Amino acid sequence: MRKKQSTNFANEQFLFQVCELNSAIAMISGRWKSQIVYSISQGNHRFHLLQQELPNISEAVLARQLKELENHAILLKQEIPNTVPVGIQYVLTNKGWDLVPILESLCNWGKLYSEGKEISARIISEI
Amino acid sequence: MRKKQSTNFANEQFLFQVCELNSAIAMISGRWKSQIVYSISQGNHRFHLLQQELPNISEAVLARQLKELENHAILLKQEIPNTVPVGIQYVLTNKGWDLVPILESLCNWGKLYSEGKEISARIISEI
DNA sequence: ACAATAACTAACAAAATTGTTAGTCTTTAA
DNA sequence: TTAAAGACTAACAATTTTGTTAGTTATTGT
Repeated sequence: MRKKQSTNFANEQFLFQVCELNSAIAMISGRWKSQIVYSISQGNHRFHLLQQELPNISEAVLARQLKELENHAILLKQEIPNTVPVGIQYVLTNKGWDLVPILESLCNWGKLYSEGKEISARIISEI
Repeated sequence: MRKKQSTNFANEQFLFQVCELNSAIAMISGRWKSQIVYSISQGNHRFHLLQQELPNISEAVLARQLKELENHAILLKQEIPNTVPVGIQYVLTNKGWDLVPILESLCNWGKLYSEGKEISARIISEI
């Protein structure tokens, strides 16, 4: 449970109010989260399909991350009509879909420099 | 200190190997990190200027986040020539600069939906 | 001589996140 | 009737991250 009187919480709130960038990053920065979003965008809508894609995740952890993504309206849970027992699927909202190209650009950024693109900086002499 | 034999560590490594997306997010997802990068990109190159921008951060925490960003080659530390005592400045590398527009798009994504853009999802009936 | 500024570091404590274990419920297949 | 699949939940433990406290070093202003 989050302690609302902690410095940690207060600092998080401060950053959220400085810029939406910070809340955006908070929404996607949990372990497994962005990979779950990407995997759903690729068509893995069912709980057990996500488990197959992420073989090291436990059911409890997957359920928790899905719920947090749902709380942030990045995805939602739907019952699949006319299924017995009722099937559940996870689909991205428009908010979730809008995130996908941003995740792709982050991925490309990471790839570029892990593949050895040269890293340097200008020397700035003036204060 | 990181425990290399933990499940937590193993899962992180697994995700890093699945896609660079996950390592990219790990690099920017610490508290204060993306705000520090943005603030440096706006010209706040000095330790004390960053402290002014982030009045709730402690010196120890700022130093730690800067060191982690430096370890990921997003920024680097430079001595300012001909200063007594020697001045230190933090500058973004090209890798860091490439991140800035991505952070901006994350920021816009967050803003759009916090300002009330409608959130919805298609109903997918087929498995 | 003394305090102040700039830029840190190490050790520790508090809090948050992640992972584990042991359950639940419903339905279908053997 | 018993087991298995699918989709969970709650409580707890392990680990990691964040924040706190108390230092350091070098130089300048008073």
